[in-house]
Amino acid sequence: MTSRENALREAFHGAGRRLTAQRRLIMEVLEESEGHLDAETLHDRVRARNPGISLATVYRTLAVLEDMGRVEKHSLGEDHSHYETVRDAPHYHFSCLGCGRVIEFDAPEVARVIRRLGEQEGVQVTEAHLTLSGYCARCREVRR
Amino acid sequence: MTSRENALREAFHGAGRRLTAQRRLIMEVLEESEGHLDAETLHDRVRARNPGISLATVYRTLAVLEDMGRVEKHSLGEDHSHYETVRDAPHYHFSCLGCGRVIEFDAPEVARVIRRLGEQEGVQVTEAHLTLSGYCARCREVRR
DNA sequence: TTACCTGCAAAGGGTTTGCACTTTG
DNA sequence: CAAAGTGCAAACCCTTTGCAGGTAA
Repeated sequence: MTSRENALREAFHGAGRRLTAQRRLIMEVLEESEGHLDAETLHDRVRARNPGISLATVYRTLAVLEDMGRVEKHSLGEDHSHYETVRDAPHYHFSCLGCGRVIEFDAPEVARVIRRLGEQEGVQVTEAHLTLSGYCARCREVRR
Repeated sequence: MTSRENALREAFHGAGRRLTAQRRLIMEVLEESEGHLDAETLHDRVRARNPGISLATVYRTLAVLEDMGRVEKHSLGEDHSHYETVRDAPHYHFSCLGCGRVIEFDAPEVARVIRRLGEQEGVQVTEAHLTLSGYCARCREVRR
């Protein structure tokens, strides 16, 4: 048993949950992938290695992981959600309306906005999404 | 016929569409409301004045208005969308996870982020959503 | 052993659509 | 009058859930 797996087990156990083969695999695929998977794509990739896993389990696991703070759910303007593992630096998304490509970027300015909102309105911000959309360089070219 | 209504008619006509009683009313209610209506709430308010209007027409009209650039659709983290008329200043949203209250705010910093992304990645941004969530002053109190 | 977890299939909830009828321009 | 719009109900799609059978701890 790798220490990596042990840490994962601890994380689940600490949250009063169990580490199952399905959950381990889902977490693995999520971490390998470059973020922004939707549930169906994730399900497909997971099934490629373990055909038995159901879409329901994928959704349930995503909910658990979100609850544990290990996964974030994003609404990128489509009719379904995208998921990605939580990393250190907060980051945001641009999605191309032409080809669907997603570009990640950081924006330290957002922290300032959050601070100001807290001061002015007394709110406590727990989540921040900055989602831009438009056309990537390639698609701008095509549209011309 | 007011000049206001005339302008609305022009707007529809210019887009190759017709101004109907339903569309006029839906637009009216949207403009009177303080933004962020979901389709069902909008439908309710519209039906209060014209009971015959269907939810399908509300959705179809919202799509048309969005297409005309007069309405924006927002994903505020819930399982359904919210709509509001487009106003001059761009603005963003904080929504309270406790009570659902939505606070609007401006954030000039976003323009800078967009400019930078354009320079660095060559993208053209056509839409920007900054959506914060957390707890408003009142709900923070309760949770303590 | 016993909670917890899974797969399956069915149900949910928001949104869209086919169709016959009505209305706008 | 032709094209566009509407109401209704059914269809859709993503997501959630009830249940009976597994499985981690």
